[in-house]
Amino acid sequence: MRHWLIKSEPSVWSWDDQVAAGAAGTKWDGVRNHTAKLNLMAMKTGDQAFFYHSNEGKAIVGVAEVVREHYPDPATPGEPWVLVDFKAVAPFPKPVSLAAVKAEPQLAKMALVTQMRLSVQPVTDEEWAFVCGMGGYEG
DNA sequence: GCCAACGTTGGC
DNA sequence: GCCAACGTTGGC
Repeated sequence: MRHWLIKSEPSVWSWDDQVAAGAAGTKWDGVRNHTAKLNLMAMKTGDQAFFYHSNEGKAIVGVAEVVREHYPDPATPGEPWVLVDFKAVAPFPKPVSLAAVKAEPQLAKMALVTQMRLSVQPVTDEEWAFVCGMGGYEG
């Protein structure tokens, strides 16, 4: 299984919204960046992703899981954009703030730090385990 | 094909 | 609200 990080502004789509979408999950839309799109296309059903609140919160607040692999975005016919469906798995007992991530030398190479603006990012196994530990989350 | 202008993201 | 980072657009 590979791991990822997906960003959303909570005023647009929050963790609570994702939880409310239930076990069937719902589409992750709005990606209009080719690097982020390639990451969406590499996701497999069952892959898990950190759910990060950008702008307000600025913290990893929970774990989501891919329930449907990439498919064309019906909002952009003829264009290459894709959607992936996610469901909420569990919240972090202790959200991990961006400041806390930046304060950890072990996480200095996380895309969250090095590619701040990328909205869909890969996360290494080591980073995943470390951040789960910080969040008090036991997968 | 280069690069300046412009728009967007997102931390501060 | 400001501005740095960075992706995209368009003139040449």
